[in-house]
Amino acid sequence: MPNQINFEKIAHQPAYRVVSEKIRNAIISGEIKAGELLPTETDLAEQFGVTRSTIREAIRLLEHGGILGRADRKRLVVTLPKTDAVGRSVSSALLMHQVTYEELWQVAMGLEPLASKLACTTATKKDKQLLAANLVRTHEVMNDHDALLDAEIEFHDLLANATHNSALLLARSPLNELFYPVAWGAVIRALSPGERILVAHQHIYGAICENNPDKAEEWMKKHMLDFRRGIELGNLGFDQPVKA
Amino acid sequence: MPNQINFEKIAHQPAYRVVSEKIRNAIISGEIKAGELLPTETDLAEQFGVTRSTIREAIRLLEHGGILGRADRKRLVVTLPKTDAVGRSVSSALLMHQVTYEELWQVAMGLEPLASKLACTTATKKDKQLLAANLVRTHEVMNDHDALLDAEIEFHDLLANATHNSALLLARSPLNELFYPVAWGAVIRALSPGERILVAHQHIYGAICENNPDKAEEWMKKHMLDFRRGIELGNLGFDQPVKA
DNA sequence: ATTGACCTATTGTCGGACAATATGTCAATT
DNA sequence: AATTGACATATTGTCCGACAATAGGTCAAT
Repeated sequence: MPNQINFEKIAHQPAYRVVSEKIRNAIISGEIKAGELLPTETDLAEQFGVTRSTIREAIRLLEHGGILGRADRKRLVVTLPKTDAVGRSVSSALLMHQVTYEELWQVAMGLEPLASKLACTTATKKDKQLLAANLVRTHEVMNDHDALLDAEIEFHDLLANATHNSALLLARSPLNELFYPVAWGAVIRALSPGERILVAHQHIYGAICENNPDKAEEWMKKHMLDFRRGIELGNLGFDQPVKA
Repeated sequence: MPNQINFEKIAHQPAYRVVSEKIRNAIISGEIKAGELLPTETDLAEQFGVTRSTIREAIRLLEHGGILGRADRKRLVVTLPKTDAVGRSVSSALLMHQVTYEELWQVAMGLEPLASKLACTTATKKDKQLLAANLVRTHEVMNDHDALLDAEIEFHDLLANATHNSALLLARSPLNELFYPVAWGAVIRALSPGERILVAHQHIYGAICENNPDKAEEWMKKHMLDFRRGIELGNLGFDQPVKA
């Protein structure tokens, strides 16, 4: 049947979503600034002309994105979302899509050397101090698999933070959520590559202190290639879905 | 006052969060598979031994992450989260952090050439067809700013999809949410670079069809550099926060 | 094969209720 | 002065019960 008139389907958003959007807009437009308290649920309910239950559902919607947090465990407060606030959503999504080690590694190869390079010009003294402290700790726990993994994750996190690029931090969240904790964890348990990890980190740190972006980038690439070889040597199934 | 005994603060998660976690676990562990219907709210309330209101709040928490969707506008269904499901959270976070054009561009330089390269070996016939169709459309709307922007966004999206790498798709979401729609949109309105865009896209598409990863990567880098120059030429403030 | 009438299940929204807990105030104690 | 205790208040977390709107199914009528 050609030549029919087509009406666009009407939207009708439920009230809790409308309210949620309104609050979200008020927040990102700066009308309510980060750190300020949100009105109480009863107040909001009055202002919007809906019940408290509806308000609460709207709030839950935002809470998950990290732009609302709890000040003192009671009142809600507007917060600058930490980069790992979207973490849960991201990891759920990736796990359900059966992301493979290889896919995560590809992203890591795209972002981590970049982070290294950028950090050379953006790292503050404080950033460098934190990295230095991390190196010391890494050296100390070299043979404790769990602690070593923690230190490894922290190093890459500190490095990314040193770029002071929030877009990069967000893009990196799949790495923080799955690549390091799960994939790299498997390598560490299989191969105990503490020595190689520390050497790579030291060179990267050194390059940052010397303000040598190319060197920082190169050593991070080597570091990532090490990981890949680890997966292969350990026979861990580079093309297998990451689980847990 | 030294030497005090320090107890760790007790956790006490509210019920709606506990429920939300339980459902989430059931989903990512595969106990409930994507596409299946969730029990009705009343059923869930009975099973968990809480009220419907609590169940609803728990559901809202998950709904935002995209792992729950509406089948037919009534019943809830477990869904494979699309990569843009986290989009709202991501863009809120970036806007609140006052992300700059430059920061977004840096991420784009890290990910888009990578996507081009990868797509060469992973793109299916279907992917290539879609890209080809996009090129035709781009040619047609070359002088319509809005339509051109849409086509540009679609091209990069199709390209990323052609990698079939879900981690990359997620990492790219800041680009989809802000870099292209806002930043690139400004360039297009200022400079009308339709011709340059089309040429770059054509070369990238050609490289993919020839299965030439290096060429694909190089042309995407050129494409991104073009964008940077566009921002500078248009005097749009490369280091300014992206707004709206 | 479409339309219409009807019933049912389920969600969206409402309103009110109460317990637990932070917060604030003020007096009493040391 | 600083801590403690008693008390009132505000706010959240959770419960209960209710009802309108609507998507889905069934079945008869056209």
